[in-house]
Amino acid sequence: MSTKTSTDIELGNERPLRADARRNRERIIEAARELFAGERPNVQMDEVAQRAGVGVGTVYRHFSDKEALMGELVRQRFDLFNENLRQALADEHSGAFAALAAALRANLVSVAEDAATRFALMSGGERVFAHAASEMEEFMLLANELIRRAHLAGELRDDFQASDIPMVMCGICATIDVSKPGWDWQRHLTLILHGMRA
Amino acid sequence: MSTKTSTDIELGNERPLRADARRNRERIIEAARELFAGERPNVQMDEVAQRAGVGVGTVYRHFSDKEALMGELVRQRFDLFNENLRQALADEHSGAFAALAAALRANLVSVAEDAATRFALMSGGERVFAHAASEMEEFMLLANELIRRAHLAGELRDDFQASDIPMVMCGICATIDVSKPGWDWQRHLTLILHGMRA
DNA sequence: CGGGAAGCTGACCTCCGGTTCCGGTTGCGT
DNA sequence: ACGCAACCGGAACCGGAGGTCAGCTTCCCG
Repeated sequence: MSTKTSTDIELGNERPLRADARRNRERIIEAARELFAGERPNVQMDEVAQRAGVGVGTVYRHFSDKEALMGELVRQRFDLFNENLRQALADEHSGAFAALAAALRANLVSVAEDAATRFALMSGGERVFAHAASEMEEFMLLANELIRRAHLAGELRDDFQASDIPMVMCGICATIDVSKPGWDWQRHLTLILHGMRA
Repeated sequence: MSTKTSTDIELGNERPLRADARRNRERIIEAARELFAGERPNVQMDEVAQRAGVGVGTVYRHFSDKEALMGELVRQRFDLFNENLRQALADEHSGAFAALAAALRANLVSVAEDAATRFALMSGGERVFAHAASEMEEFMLLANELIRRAHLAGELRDDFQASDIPMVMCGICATIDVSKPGWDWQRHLTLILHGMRA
C-alpha cells in the first residue's frame, strides 16, 4: 500500500513539514474523514476546522480548496480499494468470479462510510479525481486483471468491461446516499453481481 | 392518464386561473422541462423565468418555491411512468418478465431526459415527492402487479420486491448524470435486468 | 367601457458557505 | 538563547442562488 501522505503542492519536493504543521495536517484529514462518514452529506470547511481544533485558515494552508481536501480523502480511499483488489488477486482458493465479487463488495463496504468518495464518484468531479489520478490508474489496472481472469474462466458476462466497475459502484453509491426505508444497497449489489455472471 | 394540471395551492379549489395566468403557468413548466432536459444540472429560477419570457416573481406566483416547481415536473413524469407500466400490463404477447423489463427500460429512457426527476430520485427529496404522492402511490401499485405476475411465471428472482424498482432506477440515474466516457446506462440496465432473472 | 381584482415585473434582500488576509505565535537551525 | 521563516487563527469578505415586495399592467365582469 503506497502511503504517500502527499503534500498539497507536490513537485520539486521541499523540506519536510514542521512538526506542528504535520500534526495539524493529520488532524484535519482525520476530522474530515470522520465528518464525511456521518449522515449529513454537506460537510463544510468550518466544521472540519473546528473538529480538527484548528482555524479555517490552517485548513486552507494545507489544502488549496475544498476539492483538494476531498481529493486527499478520495486518494486514500482508492488506496484501500487497490488493497482490496490486490488481496482478491492474491486469493488462491476462490474462483476468479468470486474474487472479483469479493473485491467489489469490500470496496462498497468501504465507500459506504465515506461520503466524500461517494460524492466524487457520483458527481464525476474531475477536479477531485485529479488528486487521485495515479491511484485511479492503478485501480483500473488491477480491475482489468481481475476481469481478464474471470473472463478466461468463462464466469463473467462477455460484454462486461473494466469501466463497468466504477459505473456500477457509482450506481450503488446513489442507493447508499438515499437509503430510503426498504432500500438496501447490499441487495442492489447482489442483483448486479448476479447479472454479471456469464 | 390523469392530466390534473394541479394548481399550486390546491384545496378548496378556487375559480379557474385567468387566461394569461394559465398561459404563463404552462410556459413556465415548459421552460423548466426544457432546461432540466439540458446537460447543465443546476437550473436556476431566473433562467426558468427568462426562458419562459416572464419575471421571476411570476414563477413564484405559480410555485411557492423551487421544490414545488420541480415537484410538478416530477408529478408529470410519474404520470408517464404509470402510462408505461399500464401499457406493459396490457401487453398480451410478451411474457411477464419481458413486460416488466420493457416498462423499466421505457421509464429510464424517459427519465434520461429529465434531470429534475433524476434529482428527486437521487436526493430522496421528500419535499419534492410530496407533490407527486398520489402518482407515486399508483406507481407502486402498478409495479407490484407487474412483479407479482413475473414471480408467478417463475421468471423473476424470488427476493425481488417492488421497492427495488425505484432503487434500481435511482442507481441508473446516477450513471446517467455522470456519463463518463465508457459508461453507458443502457449496459448498466441490461446488467441489472439480467440479474433480476430467476 | 370603467373599476377593481388578479397578475406581472425585476430590483433588491438574505442567507450561506467557501475563501482570504494579516497580526500574532511557534518550531527549529545556529 | 536568538531570530526568522513557517505556521496559525478567525473575523471579514465575497459571490451566487433562492426568495420578496411595492408599484405598475392586464384581464374580465357588470
